[in-house]
Amino acid sequence: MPELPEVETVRRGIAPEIIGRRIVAVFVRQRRLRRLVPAGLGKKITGMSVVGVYRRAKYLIIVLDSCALLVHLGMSGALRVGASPSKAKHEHIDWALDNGKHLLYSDPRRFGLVLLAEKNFAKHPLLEHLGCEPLTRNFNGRVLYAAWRGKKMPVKTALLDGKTVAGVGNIYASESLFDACIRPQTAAGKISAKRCAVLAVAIKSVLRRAIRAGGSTLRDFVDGHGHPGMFQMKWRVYGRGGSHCCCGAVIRKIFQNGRATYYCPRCQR
DNA sequence: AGAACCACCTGGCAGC
DNA sequence: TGCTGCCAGGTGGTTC
Repeated sequence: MPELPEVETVRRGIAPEIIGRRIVAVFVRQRRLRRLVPAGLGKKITGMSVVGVYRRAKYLIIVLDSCALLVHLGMSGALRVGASPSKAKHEHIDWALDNGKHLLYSDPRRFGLVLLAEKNFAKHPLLEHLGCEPLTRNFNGRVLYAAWRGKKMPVKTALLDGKTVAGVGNIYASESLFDACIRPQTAAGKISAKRCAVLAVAIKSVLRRAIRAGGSTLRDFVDGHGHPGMFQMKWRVYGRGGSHCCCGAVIRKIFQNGRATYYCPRCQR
C-alpha cells in the first residue's frame, strides 16, 4: 500500500490538522507492530505540541517540542485525523489532541512501526543510511550512474533497495522503468549515464504524478482524511500482466527477489 | 561485499 | 457456504 506518494499524501493531509496542536492523551491499544511501540510513549509525549510533520523516504516524522515520533505505515498502515476514535479492530494508537480531534494509527498487518526519535531525527539509525530523496534537486542521473558502477544486480532490485534512491517501492519501480523504457532485468551497472538521466527524470515524474492523484489505492490505502487515492487508474504496467501495453504488446509479469515486476517487452529494452 | 532468504502479520480472493 | 492455499504495497536482519 503506502509507497512514497501515499506517505506524502498522508503527510500533506494531516500536517495542517496537527501542527500547533497539543497532545493531551495517548492510547496505545496494540504495542506489537514490526517493532514494539516504546513503553511509556504516552507519558513521554503527553503535553507536547506538534511542531512539524516531515517525510523521509516512506517514513513520516512528527516533530514535537523535545522529541519526534517516527512512523512507518508498512504495508497496510494508515494515519488519519478524525473527530473520534473508531475503536476499529486494527486502530492501534490514538493521540488525543487539544482541539478534541484524534490522530489515529491503524495497521491490520502490523508491518508498520511507531518509535520515538530525537528531535534531530536525521541521525536516527533507520534514517541515516537511506539513499537520496528522489524529489530533491540532489537526485539526478549522475547519482544513479555513480552508485551503480560495477553493479550486476538488476536495475529493478537496485531501485527497490533504497541505498541509492530512497522510497521507490514496488509499484513505482515498475512504473518508472516503463517510463524510462528500461528493462527491469538489466544489470544496474550496464545502464549508460544518458539512460540513468532519463530514469531519474522518470522516477521524479511518476512520483509527482502519483502525489498529484492522491496516491494509489490497492485494496485499502486512504489519505489523512480517509479518502482513497486515484493513481492506480494510471498504472501503465503495474498489475497489468497479460493485458496490452499502449504499443499493443502483452505486458509481462516476472518475479525478482520474490517481488512481482511488470514490464512491456517491446517498449522496454 | 553482496546477494538470497526469512521474518514480521492479516485479509482478500480464487479455487475447490 | 466454507475451507485451503496463495498473494500482497516494506524492510531490517541473518545467512551463505
